Amino acid sequence: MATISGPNTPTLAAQRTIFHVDMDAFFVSVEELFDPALKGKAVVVGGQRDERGVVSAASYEARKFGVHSAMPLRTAAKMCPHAIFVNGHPERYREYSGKAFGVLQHFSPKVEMASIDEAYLDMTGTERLHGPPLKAAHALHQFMKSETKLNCSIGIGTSRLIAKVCSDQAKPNGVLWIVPGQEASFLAPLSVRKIPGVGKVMEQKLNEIGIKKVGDLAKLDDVFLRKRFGEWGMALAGKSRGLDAGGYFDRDVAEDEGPKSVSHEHTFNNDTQDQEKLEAMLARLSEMVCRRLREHNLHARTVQLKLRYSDFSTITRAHSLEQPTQLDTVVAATARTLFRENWEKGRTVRLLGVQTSGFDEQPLQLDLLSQVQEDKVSKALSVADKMRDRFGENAVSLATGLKSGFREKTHENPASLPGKGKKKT
DNA sequence: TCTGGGGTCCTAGGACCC
DNA sequence: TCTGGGGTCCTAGGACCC
Repeated sequence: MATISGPNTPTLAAQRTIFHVDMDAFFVSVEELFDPALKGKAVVVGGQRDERGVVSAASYEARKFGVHSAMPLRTAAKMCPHAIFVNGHPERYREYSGKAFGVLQHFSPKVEMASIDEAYLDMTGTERLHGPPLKAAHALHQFMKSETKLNCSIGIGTSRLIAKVCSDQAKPNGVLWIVPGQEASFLAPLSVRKIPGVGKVMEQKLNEIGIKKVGDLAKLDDVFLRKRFGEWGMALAGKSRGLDAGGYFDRDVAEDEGPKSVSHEHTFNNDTQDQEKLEAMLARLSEMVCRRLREHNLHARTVQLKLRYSDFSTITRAHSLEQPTQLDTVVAATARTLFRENWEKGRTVRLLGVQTSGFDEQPLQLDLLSQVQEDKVSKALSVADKMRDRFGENAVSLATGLKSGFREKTHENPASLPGKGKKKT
C-alpha cells in the first residue's frame, strides 16, 4: 500500500480503513426504475408543483436549473417549469435501501446505515478477502450496480469524516481514496461548508472572521476556537489538521444504539384554529407515534408537543411522565394537556407535532393487577396495528376506553378528518 | 422563494442533591 | 451563616443532516 506519512500523521495503534457509500440521487434513481420514461429528464421528488412542501430530491438535469433539496416546491416549479414532479414513495426507498444494505454486508460485517441512502463500512482488516481499498471499492461498485441497478459513490479514508467528505467529492458514480497521512492536505483547500456539521449559520460565523477554507481553520488557536465555537469547534479544528478528535465522526462503525426519539408531525394544507380539528390531529399523531413505539418495543418517559403558528413562529413544550409508556391514551392525553396549556386560543396553527423520547425499560409496577392490565392493552393495540397493516387504517375500531376520542369525533364530523382521509369501505 | 418530515446533537439555565 | 462546586435531570431552542 502506498502510504505517505507526513508530520501530522496520528500515531494510532490501529489505522482504520473506513468506506462511506452514498447512493447517487437516490430517490430520483429509484423512481426511474419504476418509470424509465423519467430517465435523463428534469425530475423533482417530493410533491406536486403547487403543493405546500419542499423538494426531497432533484435529478442532475433539474439541478442544472438551480433546483436543490429543501427548496419549496413552488420555487422549484418557477425555476424549472418543464420539470416532472413526482410524489415520494418511502416504501420503495426503504426496499432499495434494504437491498443496498444486503450488498454492503458482503464486504464487511461492520455496516452502519447512517441514513436511508448512505452507509459506513469498517473495512479494516479485510485486505486478504477483498484486496486493497481501491480494488474492494470497485468490486463493491459493480456489485451494487448489478444487484440494485443503482449507482453509488464511495469515499475511503482513515476516519468517518474523511470518508464522508470523500464520497461527496467523488460524486457522481466515483471512488476516491485519501491515503493515510494526506487528510489535512486533502481538506485544506475545501470550503468549510464541505465539513458535515457546518451549515449556513456556522459558515457565516466563520466567514465573518475571515475563515473560508478548512486550511484557514487549521491555523487557528485552540483556546480561541473553544471560546468562540465551543467543544465542537475545537474538535473541528483537530479534524482540519487530520487528527482524530473524538465525537460522532470517530466512534466505531455499527455501534447501533437504537432510536433516541420517535415523532410525527403534520403541516395542515390550510392553517386552522378549529380546536376540534387540532385536537383530533394530536390524537392521530399520538396514535402513529405509539404504534411505532410498540413496533420497536419502546417505552417513552417524555412527551413533547410542537406547535407552529401561521407566521412560522414555533414552540415546543415537554412533559416527563412518572412511568414510561407506549399507550395511545397516555401520550394523547399528555399532548392534549400541553396543547391546551400553551396554545394561544384563536391563533391560527400551521403545524402540530408529537415527539416521544427518554426511552426506558418497561415500567415496573408495584401493583401486579395494573401491570397485567397494561400488558393486555399493549397486546390488544399491537394486534390492532397488524390488522390495520393488512386491511387498512379503518379496519379496526377498539373499545373506546382504550382509545382517544378521535374516531368518534371524526364520525360526527367527517370534515374534520385531516388531509389523508381516504376512506376505504 | 413562503418555507416537509424524520431525526441527532449541542447549549444553557434552573432545580435539586451531595 | 451571604455562600463552593460538581453531577444529573428537566426543559426550550436552535443548528444541522438526509
